[in-house]
Amino acid sequence: MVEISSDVIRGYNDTMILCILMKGPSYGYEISKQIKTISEEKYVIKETTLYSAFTRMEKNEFIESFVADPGPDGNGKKRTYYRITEKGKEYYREKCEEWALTKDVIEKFIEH
Amino acid sequence: MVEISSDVIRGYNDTMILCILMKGPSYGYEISKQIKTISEEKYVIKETTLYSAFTRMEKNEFIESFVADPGPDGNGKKRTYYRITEKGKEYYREKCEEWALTKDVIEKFIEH
DNA sequence: AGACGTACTACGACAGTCGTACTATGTCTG
DNA sequence: CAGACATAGTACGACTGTCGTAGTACGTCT
Repeated sequence: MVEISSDVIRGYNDTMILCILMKGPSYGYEISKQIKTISEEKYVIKETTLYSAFTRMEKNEFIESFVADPGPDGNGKKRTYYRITEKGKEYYREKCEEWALTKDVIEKFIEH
Repeated sequence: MVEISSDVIRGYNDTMILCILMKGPSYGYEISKQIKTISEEKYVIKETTLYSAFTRMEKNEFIESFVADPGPDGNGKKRTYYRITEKGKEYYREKCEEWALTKDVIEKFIEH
């Protein structure tokens, strides 16, 4: 079975995370499960990759963090939630535009 | 104007090079010009990226090198040509399959 | 003679990902 | 009530591919 290599997805881990945060704040563990679900189990982000993306994106002001107790339905421990900023939304939209271009370029080199 | 970031294309530089070598042996300078042309000037591979890809892929036995004089029409110096191996062709085809999968995954996270 | 195109090579820096390991609480099951 | 499993992370060092910068050297054109 064909596996997705990290070097390919590399430029889009941040975009995936931001995509999920576009729908509302979330936290690490939940985001990783969502990425798995949305990708139909085809891609699982590594924990270390995920959390280092948070650090990087918070530094870049694409996201903001806040600590909160688990929700009313919530089980588990306290979590660090992340919220996308305006700057983050803009970055996400740029990445979506870039994707269209990138896709076109790569496809010219792919055997169909 | 939207620029393609290297982190995105990263996993596909090797594939692009191999794509060109699928049509027959070629050498660095020529390959870089072809990538530019095929991508309709949208992507230009950096020299250092290109030549380090050659080293890596030769080590992995995806390509073989041989030195030759410029062709009959040829101008310029002696060149190091590269030829794709069977292993390289297989790798190229795998990458093409992987691409289909990767594209599908990423598009689930892209705003259309 | 000098500029420009061709065809590279060398080297060190950097960023993002990954492997491994560890912590710690909550919940479920026998 | 003990142990397994899920939740929710943190720490740290290694690795790989890309990039910036610089330099070499030959050929061709004006």
